[in-house]
Amino acid sequence: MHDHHALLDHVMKEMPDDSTLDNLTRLFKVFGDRTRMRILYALSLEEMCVCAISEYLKIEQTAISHQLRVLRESRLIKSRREGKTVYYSLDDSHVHSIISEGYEHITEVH
Amino acid sequence: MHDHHALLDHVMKEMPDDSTLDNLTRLFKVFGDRTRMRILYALSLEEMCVCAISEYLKIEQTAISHQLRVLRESRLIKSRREGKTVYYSLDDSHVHSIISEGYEHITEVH
DNA sequence: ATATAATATGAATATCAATTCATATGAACG
DNA sequence: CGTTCATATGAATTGATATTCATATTATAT
Repeated sequence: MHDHHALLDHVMKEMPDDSTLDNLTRLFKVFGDRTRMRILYALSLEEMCVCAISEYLKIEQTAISHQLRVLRESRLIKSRREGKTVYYSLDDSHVHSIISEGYEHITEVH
Repeated sequence: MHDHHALLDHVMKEMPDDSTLDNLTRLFKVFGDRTRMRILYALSLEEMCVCAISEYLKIEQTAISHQLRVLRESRLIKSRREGKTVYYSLDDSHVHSIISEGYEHITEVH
């Protein structure tokens, strides 16, 4: 293996700490699932209750509930209860901007 | 289950098509891995060869190579060969902006 | 109090993706 | 041309995570 002293010194100094990188990774992992991405996109258009999401995406209610918990724990969505129904909506402006940046990347012509 | 006609009509009209959503998901999945996130961050600081990345992250060369391929296929990094050595660097300005948006989210106080 | 509707949750299963292992390729050099 | 170094790749294994299944919770209505 050849030498990389100078290079690695610089990188080591500038890299964020492990916990920051892990938090970043955890966040993007949440966007990296087909079901969650669809839920997020739908909620960016309308506040929706669990069974509306389930009906629209044609995915079982319990699978949706599990994913809503993941999204809630990442503080990307929030819920409010109205009687038996629980309504979900986006809880963060970054959802829009993160998705838009991603969208720009995938639609870029090369 | 109660009724959601009007709501779902609107969501259906505005949602991007399946392939767009799948491409978005695929992209964010790439950011959602500890090893790849570290590689991307390091490459955002310096152009690096495979063995420098491997040495720095203390991860076997072959695992790094596999992940570099994933990153290349997502058009997030590019490579150039110089003799036996292959140097990698970022291939897209969106890497910076996507990571920054994520960073803002995780550092936000609630 | 019981029944029903909407949602949530724990555990088991199924699916998918990262790492490892073995080996191949490509380049420089004697 | 054989050896060494840097990197890449296919297949096997391991590890992680999404979905399903069974069931619990919460609220409303009769």
